[in-house]
Amino acid sequence: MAKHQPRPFQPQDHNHGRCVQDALAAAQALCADQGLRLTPLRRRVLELIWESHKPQGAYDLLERLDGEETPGAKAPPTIYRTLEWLQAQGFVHRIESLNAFIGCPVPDHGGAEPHASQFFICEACGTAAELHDDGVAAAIHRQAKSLGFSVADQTVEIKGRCPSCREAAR
Amino acid sequence: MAKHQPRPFQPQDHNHGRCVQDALAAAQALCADQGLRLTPLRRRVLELIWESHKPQGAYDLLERLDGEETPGAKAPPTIYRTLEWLQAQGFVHRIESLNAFIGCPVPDHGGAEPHASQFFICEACGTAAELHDDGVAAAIHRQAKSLGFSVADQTVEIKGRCPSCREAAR
DNA sequence: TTTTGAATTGTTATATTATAACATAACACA
DNA sequence: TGTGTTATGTTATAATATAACAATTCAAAA
Repeated sequence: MAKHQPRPFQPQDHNHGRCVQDALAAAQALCADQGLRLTPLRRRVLELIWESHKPQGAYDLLERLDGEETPGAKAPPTIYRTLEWLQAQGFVHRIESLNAFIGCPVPDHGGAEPHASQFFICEACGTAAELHDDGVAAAIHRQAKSLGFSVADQTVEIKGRCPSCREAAR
Repeated sequence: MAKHQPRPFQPQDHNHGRCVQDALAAAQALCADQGLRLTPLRRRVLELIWESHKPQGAYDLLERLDGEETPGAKAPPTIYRTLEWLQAQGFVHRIESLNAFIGCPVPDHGGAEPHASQFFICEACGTAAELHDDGVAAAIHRQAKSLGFSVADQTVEIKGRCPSCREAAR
């Protein structure tokens, strides 16, 4: 079966159900494969994150989680722990400059190690796109090498205007 | 007069007084030049930031500021406002992934517009180095262009081990 | 099947980071 | 010397995140 190809900055009217479906299916498959437990809570939080392509704050997610599902009001540790686990599996990423979280369209990208991503974030509509450009990563590694610095983790977050918002602004 | 050339990841025993002196002199010169007010508070905070090459948290700075100088205990807005101004002038940068602030060695780098920096941050000793590599910036712009995305601001923060700490680990 | 140890989730409290709103003081220039 | 602007002080609170311990659920051994 042909895989749905996630593309950055899709039109607003794209079939978003497809994005969600694919993300959940990928997570489910990966967990089954590796004996990880995608519990109802974890699944639900992943679903909430995927309700849009905009990074979501932990407390926003918590609020949406609360009042639904199981009875009690959820407390912050619930959401932070769940996000931590989702990040560890590579299902979501944290956007440092926004204190927010977004779903990863390619959780299985580079095997077990976290992949080097670049995030392009529209300041107008809030949408973020994850890219994996070898050129950027290579330029960074080149610099690191010349410094004698060994890279463990890259944070690359670019703010600006997405194509739709640029168009809308004209 | 030959300008002191700030270099990334200098040995621990470098003449750090020189770094501080240069940073303060540059700030002073820039302010004089542009009619900006480098008040005692602003000057002092810049000095505190430059006490090391490690990014500092706002509350750490506040605590150090407090108990010295003018009588009263300082409150958070004092430090945040001051940092905001220092950032606006390009005298300090914020490290998003650490919620911390570091002095800029080249505040006048690119005229008025903020320059595109890359930060290399040692997870062992906390030291951070600011670089300005056209290769990295170019790779990012290349990607942006292919997306139709217009870049307003770049956050590039690389975590890993600095040369000294790698050496020490052997 | 029952036990048992580990993983997950719940709960309470608190730490850390940051800003809003308004009062006072200092300064710059008419 | 006044007068508007910029800077700083102060109080309160918002927003983000974690520590510590209790209760529950789960899976696999006994």
